[in-house]
Amino acid sequence: MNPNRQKVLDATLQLLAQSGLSGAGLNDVIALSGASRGSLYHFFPDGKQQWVAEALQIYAEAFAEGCENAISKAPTVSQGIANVFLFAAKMMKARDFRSGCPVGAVVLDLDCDSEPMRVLCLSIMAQWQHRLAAHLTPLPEAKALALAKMIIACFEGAFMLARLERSTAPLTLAAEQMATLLEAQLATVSRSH
Amino acid sequence: MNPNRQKVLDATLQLLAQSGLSGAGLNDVIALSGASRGSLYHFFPDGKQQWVAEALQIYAEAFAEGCENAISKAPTVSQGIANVFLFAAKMMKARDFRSGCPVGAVVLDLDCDSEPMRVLCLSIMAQWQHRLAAHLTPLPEAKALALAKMIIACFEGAFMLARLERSTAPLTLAAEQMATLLEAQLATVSRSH
DNA sequence: GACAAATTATACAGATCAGTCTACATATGA
DNA sequence: TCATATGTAGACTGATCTGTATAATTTGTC
Repeated sequence: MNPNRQKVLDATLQLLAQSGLSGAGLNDVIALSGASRGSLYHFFPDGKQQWVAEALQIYAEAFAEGCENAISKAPTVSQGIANVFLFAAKMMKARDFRSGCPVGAVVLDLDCDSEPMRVLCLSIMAQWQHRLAAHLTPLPEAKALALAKMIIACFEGAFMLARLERSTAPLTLAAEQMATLLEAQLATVSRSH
Repeated sequence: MNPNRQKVLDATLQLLAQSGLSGAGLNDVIALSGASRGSLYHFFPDGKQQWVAEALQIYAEAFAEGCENAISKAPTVSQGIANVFLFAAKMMKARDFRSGCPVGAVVLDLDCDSEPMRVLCLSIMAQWQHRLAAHLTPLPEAKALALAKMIIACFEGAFMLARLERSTAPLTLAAEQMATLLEAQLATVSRSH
């Protein structure tokens, strides 16, 4: 990919994570990426919508892969999911508590008239949910999906609080509690076998 | 309070919940509240910061009271907290899934240079956390605070997902899971007595 | 009614927004 | 060498943003 195009997407992602949809504006992206207006609109003729959407999709895929990596490396599923939270905590600290989840940031900045963006975020979250649920195989599918949704909700909320408090506590606490909850839920199933 | 001042705060709250910090701008507030520019800056000479901050504080207090109400009316604490989630689900549906938590919306829209707003949101969340923890009295204080933080994180995340999905599912699922988790945690304590 | 204070209306300023346009540079390939 | 496609630069437009200034209007008080 053209280096300028890549730089634009990187910059967009960073800006989204730091200050939401309104922070990933034309001028901000230009300033951070170093690309010019002409270059931006050459690669992203549909404007802000387009560069934001592409950046989110890249992040969504990277994050999902990171999760699956963490889960498959851990001895148990619940430990793996706790590790996802702990990994997020480490990232957060490394970036000085300045950046959160870009998808969450966009979701809460959505107004009524940007339906395509809402649909994109919805599909990203749904994909995360399904990929997570696939690792909760001992549970019946409906239960697995419900738990996966809960995990994502908890993750987004904890991420938000961590950035607000400038502390890893919300994420590490959530890691513990989610592991406890998951173990309990998985135990009820294995007991019924 | 002057009726126009009140209308401005109401409008601000609605706009924040619907489309975040960037949605509660000068023109939006004027249009929705019916107040004029002159009126706005008469009552809120410090501008956007001021009307947003005051609106958030009003919401914060109302929400905290609502929670305590729900908890004190329920037979058990965990049921009470589940009821908070379920009440949020009902509100969400009543408003056609168009509005979320105004505090959360502001938090994720924060950029680095608006430190006073961050501090305000931080103090609101901290107050919620302490008032929630006060109802988890069987637990040691540190544990109660940790659980309260987790509950808030989960709540904010579920609220966000519910608005995104236009469904009450994230909130109702979270209600169930949080109740389960709380009962388990409270049980471990009462057992050790 | 007369006067002062509180409130409201609106024109305006300067900054910034997303996005367009045209001119220019650079690479590719015949 | 020339032609064409690809990419870059930055001035420019019009809309919208927050906030100011001033004047008109209402309201309360004597």
